Amino acid sequence: MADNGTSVAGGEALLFLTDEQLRKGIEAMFFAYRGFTADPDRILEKLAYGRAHHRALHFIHRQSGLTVNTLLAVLGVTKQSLNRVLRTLIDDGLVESRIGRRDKRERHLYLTEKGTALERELSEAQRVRMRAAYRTAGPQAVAGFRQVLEAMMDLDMRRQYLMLRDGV
Amino acid sequence: MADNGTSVAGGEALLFLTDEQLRKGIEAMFFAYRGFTADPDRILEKLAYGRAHHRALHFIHRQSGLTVNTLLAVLGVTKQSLNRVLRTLIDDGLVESRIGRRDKRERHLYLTEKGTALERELSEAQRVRMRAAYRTAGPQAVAGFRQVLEAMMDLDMRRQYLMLRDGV
DNA sequence: ATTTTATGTCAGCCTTGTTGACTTTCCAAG
DNA sequence: CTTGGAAAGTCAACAAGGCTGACATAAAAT
Repeated sequence: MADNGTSVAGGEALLFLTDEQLRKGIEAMFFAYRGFTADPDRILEKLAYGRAHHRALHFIHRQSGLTVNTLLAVLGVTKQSLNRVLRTLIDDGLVESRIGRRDKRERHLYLTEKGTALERELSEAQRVRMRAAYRTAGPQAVAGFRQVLEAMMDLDMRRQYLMLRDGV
Repeated sequence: MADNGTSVAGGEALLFLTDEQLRKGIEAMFFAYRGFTADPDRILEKLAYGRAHHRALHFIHRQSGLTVNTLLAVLGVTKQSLNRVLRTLIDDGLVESRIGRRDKRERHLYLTEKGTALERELSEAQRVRMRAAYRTAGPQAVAGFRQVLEAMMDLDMRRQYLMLRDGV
C-alpha cells in the first residue's frame, strides 16, 4: 500500500481509510484553519474588529446589495448577534444600508469605499497565503483540496456555497 | 484553460491563480470548517461542554501523558483559558492529572475510561464525516487536500502538526 | 541560597454567540 | 381595507472561551 493510503486493484484506485489516516486529516484541518485566519486576525486586531466583522465584510463584498436576511442565512448566526457587528460597521462608515426599492422592509447592504478598502486588505492577506499554499501543493492538489472540502460541508451550507461559487 | 484553473505548457502544469479561484478556496474553507465541527458540537452541547473541551480531549488522547505546558503549546491558548476547561474535565472525571515522576512540578494528563469514551464518540462522529468526504472525493483528492492544508499552516503550527503526524 | 520554571488560581475584561420580548414598518392575502 | 405575518432593529440578560495581570506554591536548576 502506498504512503498516501491508496492502492490499485484491477485498474481502480481504492481507499484504505484507517483511523490513522482520518486523524491526520482532522488535525490538518485544525491547524490549517488557524493559519487560514491568522493574517486577517492580525489586521483586525489593530482596528478593534473581530472575525465576525471580517465575515460580514466578505459576504457583503461578495454579494453586493444582499439583504440582512440573506446575510443571516449565509453566516448562520442570530440577527441579534449580526446586528451588533453590523451596527458598528455602519456607524464606522464601512457598510451602507439602503432601504429596498421593491420591498421597503428590506435593507440592502453595500460596502462603502472605506469598507471596500478594508475588505480588500483582509482578503488580500488571506489570498497571499492561499496562493502560496496552492503554488506549493500544485494544481492537482488544489482540485483535490476543493473536492474534499465541498464533500465535507453540510447540505444547507453546500447550497449556500454553490450559489456563491457558481454565481448568484 | 481547464475548469480547474490548470493548463499544460511544455509538459508542465501551471497554475493560473485568479482571485476568483482563490476566493472559492477561501469560501470552501469557511463552509467546510463549519461542517467539520458540526457533529461534535451537537454531542458536546448535550453535555454542556464546548469545542475547547473537545480539543483538549483530542490532544490528550493523541499524546497520552503530555504535560500541561505541551498541551498549551499545541492548543495555542493561555494557561488561564485552558485551566478553566481542564478543571471541569478533571472534576468530571474525564481527565486524570498525575504528578511527574522525573520532574514533580509537571502534571501529566491522561484520559480516564470515561474520557476515552467521550473522545471516541466525538472523534468517531468527525471521522464518519471525513470518511464520507474522502470516499466521495477519491484518493487523489485526499492527497491534495492534505497537501494544501499542510502548506497553509504557519511554521510553528506545522511543527506541531508534523510531530503529531509522524509520531511523537 | 537564590532564581527560574511549571502549575494553579483569582479577578476582571472583551468578543461573539445565545434566548426572549417587544416595536416599527410594510407587504400581501382575505 | 383590515389584518396577519415578514423584515428589520433593539433592549436585556446570559454563557463560552478568549485575554491580561497579579499572585502563590512547589520543585528544579544555578
